[in-house]
Amino acid sequence: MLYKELCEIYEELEKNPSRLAKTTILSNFLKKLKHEKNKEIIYLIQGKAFPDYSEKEFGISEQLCIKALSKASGISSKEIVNKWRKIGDLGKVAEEVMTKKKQNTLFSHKLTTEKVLDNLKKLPELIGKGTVDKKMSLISELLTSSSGIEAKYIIRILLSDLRIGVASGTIRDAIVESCLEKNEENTKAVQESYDKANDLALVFEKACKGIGSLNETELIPGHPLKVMLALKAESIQDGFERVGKPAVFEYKYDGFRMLINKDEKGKVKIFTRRLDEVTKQFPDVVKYIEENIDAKTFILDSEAVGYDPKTKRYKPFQDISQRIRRKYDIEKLEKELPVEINVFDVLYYNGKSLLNEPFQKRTELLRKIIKNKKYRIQSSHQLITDDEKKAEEFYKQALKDNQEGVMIKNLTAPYKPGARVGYMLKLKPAENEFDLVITGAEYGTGKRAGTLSSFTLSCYDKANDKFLEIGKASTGLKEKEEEGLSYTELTNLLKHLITHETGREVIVKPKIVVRIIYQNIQRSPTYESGFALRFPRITHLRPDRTPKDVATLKEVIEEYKRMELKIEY
DNA sequence: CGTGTCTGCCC
DNA sequence: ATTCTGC
DNA sequence: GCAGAATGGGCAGACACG
Repeated sequence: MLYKELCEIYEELEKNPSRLAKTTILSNFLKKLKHEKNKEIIYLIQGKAFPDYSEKEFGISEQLCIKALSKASGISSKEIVNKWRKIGDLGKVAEEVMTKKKQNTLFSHKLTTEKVLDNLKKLPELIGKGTVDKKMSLISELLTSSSGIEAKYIIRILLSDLRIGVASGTIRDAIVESCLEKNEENTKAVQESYDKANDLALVFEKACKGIGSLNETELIPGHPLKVMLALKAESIQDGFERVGKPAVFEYKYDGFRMLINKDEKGKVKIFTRRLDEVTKQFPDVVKYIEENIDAKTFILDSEAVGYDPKTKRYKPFQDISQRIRRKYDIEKLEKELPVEINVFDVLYYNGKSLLNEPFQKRTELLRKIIKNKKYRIQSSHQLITDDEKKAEEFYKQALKDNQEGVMIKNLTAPYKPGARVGYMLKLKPAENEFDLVITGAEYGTGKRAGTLSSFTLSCYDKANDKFLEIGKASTGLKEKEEEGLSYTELTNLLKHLITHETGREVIVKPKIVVRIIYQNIQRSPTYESGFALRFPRITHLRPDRTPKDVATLKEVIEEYKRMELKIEY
């Protein structure tokens, strides 16, 4: 297939905001793709070159794309970045500069999707010295044989950011529309096949053959599975209202997700939320599993949480994050930063999928098959109740134990891989807040192109009469001006305060004060104040406050200490 | 061989 | 992670 | 209510470069 044909589909999809329209466009394309041998083209619709379960990486992102574009077009990197600031999309920058370039050279238009896939697939294979140069040549080869539009999407795929408003949900609907009759049963069949396979090319092939083939897709222990995600609850009461009574309450641990598998051969495999395998990083966990769970095959969902080996106090996420991508000194880390596995679900057990079993059954089974060993592996702390007071107490205890809050679950719900569902809620305590002054900003990309979109925040160091950076915030502002403090409004306020511009970043005079809410304060190696905020959000302007009225460094430090000690006021 | 930059992925 | 928005 | 997009801190590892 000519790459040009695919790009025309991308353009159509980008132009049409309606999901129904997108589905129709895509399904028409898929009808053509049915006759193509290479179904991998569907990965290109996802903005990738590999199925979801693949751990392959391009190793290319913004900076190398800028470099590649500069090389292919003959325009300086600085100029490319300037255009990027204005246009907010490196893909569109590529379109512009390559179109200009093309006007000056003769070129024949024969780039195929196969060639694009081919070069993309070579990127993850390159390792060692000279890698970057080799990658540059592979990209340049594609860019120089591209039209403007083709260049645009080559770059966007390299950035894994297609911006055509299409993700797996829309592709799922398009697969149904192109291969089967459009109804709930078929949509469910495609979704469930995808949940188990994590490979849309494979699902598409099966869908072409019919619903029977889709339903044959098996859940296989040892193959990664997407995890189910939670929505937010506002309170215990809200939780009860939404999941019903009685409800299941469990600790929400401040660690990271682990999908633990034991396959047919008895081999334990551990996957993260994004389907990366981390078995090698956690030999301790493998041991705990082998010693404390007696079953032939299974898939468990769990949270690994770190603790201090001496004091046995739970540690914040930041500390154990060292272990996740570790390749060296694993044994040392195993001793210094042990993890406790808190298992909260079982999705497969001794040859059978439990995805459609009610949660009550799964959690009961779970408690039978795990030998609880504190500081190693255990089923997660749980309370099943219809009593709001008891639930409140449980929640408070979770916070006292240094955890983030609680999960609230419905007893009858199935397990939906990859979905964010209303029968599994998370509840965290009210947010902390600071007033901070904006001392810098960055121009946005995509739908935020042309406006400032990320804002550098500073506190005030009274002793030295200086403003010190403590992080950046972006989310919380409105897209539309009528709705409240918007990106446009804040940009207009900051525009005449700009003192320097480099690339997409600007420095502004400390003038505008905003209210920030955040979950936690952490020590920061990045920011000059030495601290950073975890999950910061902007809520509103504080026009009544002058820059020197913002949170002081001293207050930040006090707050940090207070949080560490969990003092309640 | 040490350092800085970049990427990808945890939250 | 959080948040906002279009459908 | 779902799906999608745009953004936060910080970690390890890989590579380039001096």
